[in-house]
Amino acid sequence: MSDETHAGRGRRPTIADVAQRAGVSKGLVSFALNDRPGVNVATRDRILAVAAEMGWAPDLRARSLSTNRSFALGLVLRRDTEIVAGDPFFPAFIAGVERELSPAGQALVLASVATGLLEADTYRKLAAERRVDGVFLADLRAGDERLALVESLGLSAVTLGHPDIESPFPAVSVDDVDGVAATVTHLVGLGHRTLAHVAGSHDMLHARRRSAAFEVACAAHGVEGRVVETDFSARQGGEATRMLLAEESGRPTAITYSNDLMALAGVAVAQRAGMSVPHDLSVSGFDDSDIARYVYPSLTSVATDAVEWGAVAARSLLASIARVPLADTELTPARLVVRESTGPAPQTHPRR
Amino acid sequence: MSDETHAGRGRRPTIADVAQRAGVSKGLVSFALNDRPGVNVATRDRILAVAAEMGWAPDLRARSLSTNRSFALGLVLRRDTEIVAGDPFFPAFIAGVERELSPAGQALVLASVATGLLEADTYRKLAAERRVDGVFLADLRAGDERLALVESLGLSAVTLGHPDIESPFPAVSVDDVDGVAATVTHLVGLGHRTLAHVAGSHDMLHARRRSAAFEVACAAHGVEGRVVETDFSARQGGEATRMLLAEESGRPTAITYSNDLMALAGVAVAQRAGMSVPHDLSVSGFDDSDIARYVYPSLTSVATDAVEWGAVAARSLLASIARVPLADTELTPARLVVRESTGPAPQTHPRR
DNA sequence: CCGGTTTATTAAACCGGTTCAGAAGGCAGC
DNA sequence: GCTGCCTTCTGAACCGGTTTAATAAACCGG
Repeated sequence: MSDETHAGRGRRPTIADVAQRAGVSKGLVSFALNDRPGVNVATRDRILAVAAEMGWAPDLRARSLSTNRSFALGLVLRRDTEIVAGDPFFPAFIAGVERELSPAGQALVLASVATGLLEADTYRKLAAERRVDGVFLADLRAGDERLALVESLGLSAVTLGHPDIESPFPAVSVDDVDGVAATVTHLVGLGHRTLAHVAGSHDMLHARRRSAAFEVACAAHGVEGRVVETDFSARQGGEATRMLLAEESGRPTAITYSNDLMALAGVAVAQRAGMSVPHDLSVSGFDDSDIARYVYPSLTSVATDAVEWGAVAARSLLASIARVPLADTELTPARLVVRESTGPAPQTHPRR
Repeated sequence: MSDETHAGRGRRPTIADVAQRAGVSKGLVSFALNDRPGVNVATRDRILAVAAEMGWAPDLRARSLSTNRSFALGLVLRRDTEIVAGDPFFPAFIAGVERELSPAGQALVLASVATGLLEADTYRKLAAERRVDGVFLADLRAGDERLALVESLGLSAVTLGHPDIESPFPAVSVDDVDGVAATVTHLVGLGHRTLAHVAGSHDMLHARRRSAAFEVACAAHGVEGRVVETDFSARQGGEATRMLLAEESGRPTAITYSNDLMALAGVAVAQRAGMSVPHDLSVSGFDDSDIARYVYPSLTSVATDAVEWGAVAARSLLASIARVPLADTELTPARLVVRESTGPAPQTHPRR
């Protein structure tokens, strides 16, 4: 006689059940729950008590439909799996986002897309289905088309870093120029005169800016500083290092990398070539991931607080969705953390 | 005269607009879209054409409300930020999940919770709000209370690995026993007679099983094999190594770690103590993260295909939600990847 | 004790889909 | 021509909330 589906014994209470039990109308329950003015305090308390007693919580689907909001924020990851996996940034960023979203009753919808072609479709789909109220725009690119796209889709957004074009969205940024400059200053102070920077893909603004900051800092100190572009992967970080160290003349005595993963691969390449870090070659990373502290030699790196970044970005996006006008936010700048992988420049020739 | 909010010019078309334009009723549009039987082929094509022309896509919120499904799956991460960040497993797993979910019109809702106390509440909230149709249960623990909780909440689920208790949910597992056994065999074959395993927290079943497999394998080979428990972090991986290497007698000549992060920290500790890897100490990791290939010495590790795991888990969960009865799935077992960090045992005493 | 304002509450419309009972039309068989 | 059965399509109810217009009750100064 009983139906075959009875998952979770008994139908869940709806707002109508609560209203009936409390002897009021549906509307009043709704008012009480969203504590609107114009509800008698005693009534309100009674309604809330009944709701709590019945274990009722508003169904998000119904709420979404009537309020035309999704109570969810989206993050689209475009990087290749390999690179996302090695990069500690996103997990930390997400943890920070979550810290804000969870108490605000919002959820994070994650979409990861392998090839760049589908990226726009992913945003379109998120918007068409009304799956999210806003999105985080990470890994900004030059003249990023996503800004116009996301705006035309009617989504709110916040950018991680400043776009290089006019943007309708608030930006939350961490200035990494100082960190890069500090690294160069640190290395020059150690006697290095020929530096190199292994950058991430110049399609990405932050990689580009780090490269530019590196070149500016080198020029300011009057030292040579060349840049090699990679895709951010350990593989290419290693290859770039191999290439740099193979130079007959003008071989760098210090290499800065745009992330820790590449820096570690760089250290490995140097060691494999018989060099000692930092004796023959100084190396510095970026992001200051946990592992940087625990390798040998421990890795000099530039630290950014990704968790905080996520939290602030989430707050900004929520405010933006709530139509609170918002200025751009600058977080505490990235700072250099000196460890063992950087040391005095070798005297004459890097190899004994 | 025009209102101040006109984000996305013009109201989006609803199913009623499509119906009117196609000269049919709402219901028929719905039927056509979900290609139900009983719709004239010509009519169906016309409806679809009109819908496409108007750029209409069903509003997920409305769909969710009427079908009582959320079209979203949840993943709750409980680990500390530090550990999640260093671990390549989740990003890869998520990429695999996404590969299946996206074409199926489903989304992934991510929740990360810092302290264990709130974990149950997170599942409860996900269920109470009807935010997701099912969840992935990762990092299973002994007698995991989440199984009963999630079932009582009426959610579907799939477990990553086999629980140690009766489970109402399908399991998708990768057997890592073979990989661990292969590692021990490999090391014993290299002449090692005193091994150690630096395990993750024994609260987690997979850490526990790897430890057990290690002990069984050592016993089978008649060699000594001790286990040290950690929390999976690089810090504790390093500390465990320090402790093991400080032993006066019975110091291991080979250490296997339950993840690559700890293994790297272990290598660093050994090198810092003046030992050479693999000359004085052999080291192996677990997960075969990208970086394992690119460090020096490159890291022997046990590889599991996390992307595939995610994809299969997602498929299973979707099937489970669709009430398709499902057997447990075993993926291709973890396999040992031998690299430079393991070598012949030192002759007499591990140090020179 | 009355008109007017404020406060508390209700009933009903609405959000945008899905679903179901039944109507309309076409066709076969008797 | 009537009955019965498909196939195709419509209209309305429904999912569970929010929101608004209308109403009832209380208050208040004169």
